[in-house]
Amino acid sequence: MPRKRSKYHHGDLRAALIRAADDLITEGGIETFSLRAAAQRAGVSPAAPAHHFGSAKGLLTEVALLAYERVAQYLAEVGGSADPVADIRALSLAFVTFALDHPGHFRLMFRNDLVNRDDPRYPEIAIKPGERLALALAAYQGKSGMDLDRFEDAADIFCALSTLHGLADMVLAEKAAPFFRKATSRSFVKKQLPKVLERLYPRKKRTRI
Amino acid sequence: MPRKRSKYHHGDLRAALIRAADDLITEGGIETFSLRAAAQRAGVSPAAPAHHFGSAKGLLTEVALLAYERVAQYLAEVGGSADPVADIRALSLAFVTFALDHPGHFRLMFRNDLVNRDDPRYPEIAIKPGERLALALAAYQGKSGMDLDRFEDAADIFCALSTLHGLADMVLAEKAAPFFRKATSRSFVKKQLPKVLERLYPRKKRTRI
DNA sequence: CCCTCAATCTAAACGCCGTCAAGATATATT
DNA sequence: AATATATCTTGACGGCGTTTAGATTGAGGG
Repeated sequence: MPRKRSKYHHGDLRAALIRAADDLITEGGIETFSLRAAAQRAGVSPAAPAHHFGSAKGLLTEVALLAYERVAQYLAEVGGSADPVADIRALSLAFVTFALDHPGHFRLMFRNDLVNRDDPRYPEIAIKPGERLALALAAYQGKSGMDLDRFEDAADIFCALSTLHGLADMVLAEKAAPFFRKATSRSFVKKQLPKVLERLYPRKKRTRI
Repeated sequence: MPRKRSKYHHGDLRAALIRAADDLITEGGIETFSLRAAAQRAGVSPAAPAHHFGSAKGLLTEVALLAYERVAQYLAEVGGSADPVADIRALSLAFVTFALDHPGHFRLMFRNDLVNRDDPRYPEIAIKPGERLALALAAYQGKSGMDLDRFEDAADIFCALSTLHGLADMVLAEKAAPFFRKATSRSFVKKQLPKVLERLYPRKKRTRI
């Protein structure tokens, strides 16, 4: 459809605004985004988004939901091999890599002041990365699956996910520097993080302490 | 000193503004804070803070530095026993408890857009919680200390710190609910988290996978 | 085919925000 | 006492999200 077939009807403004917001966040993080900037990029007035999304939070919720799907894509591109150890490491690395590739989106996903957590689509989309990791963790632990009703399983998954989130968030916040000599966050993820993950998920059984 | 000895001289505006900002963040998180609100609470005009802190970032940097010291206080109140296992668990619990008690400050500490990371006081203050945890982790691992020049030590500390940060951030973001049946974040930290930490830092040696 | 009507977007305004420039005032210095 | 400096106010600017009223467009029913 045409980009603008008339002054008062964009054509597909809803999708255009989501794309504009997504691009803004990609380019400069959440602090670059503003509802007016997204509207301007879509070629409409500042008040136009309100009709489609209600508020800035509504638009950012769409962007966040897309971001969760993007995480799932990152995780879908690795793992699935016959080697559970390699799988869990690769998944972990992919998770942090997503954060490094899309820092604005990664941070947005944890900004409950900017994202509507009551959106009915949220629970099933947001849980998918956790489910993917749970399967890999079960295989790593030599189990056939995880049961969230078992406290031990839930605790292990939650801890593993928290560690990955923490690693990513620490790297993005430039909090890794005191512990590793590194130039950039990217070099850390490429060079040091794989070795860290080897230590976190060792191949050989070893006593824990 | 008097709260206001004259119209144009507050007396100790700098401290009053820091306190006002700290209180605002305590009451309603970072989204409640504004430079104008802090100024109003201190009883001065919106432009007054500029002279003492340059910008909102300058004021928030002071609040963030205070928050790091508060984390250190939380960590100082536990541990130090003859039981390394109990210590590392208690420290971990204290860390997450701080996040739950001061969610606004916890989040502020990771907002590099709001805090001046180039402040000369930052490195030595921000590293202290990590150092405290490093000692406890060394004891837990049966070592006398940690050497950040050893990659294995740096990796272990960074992972442990990332896990704690991740746990806290996940809890604050209400991301623990899918994994645990719980009413509030507070009840999770009180009831389930100690058991999670027992699993994370077991007393008996066991094979890791 | 036209006419009505609902959907869509604009224009203008409101009250916030952080920040800057200029001016007023109080304290410190000489 | 006179001057200088530090401190705070006033007023303004541009940007923000959002609201209200109005203009325009596309669609469906006679």
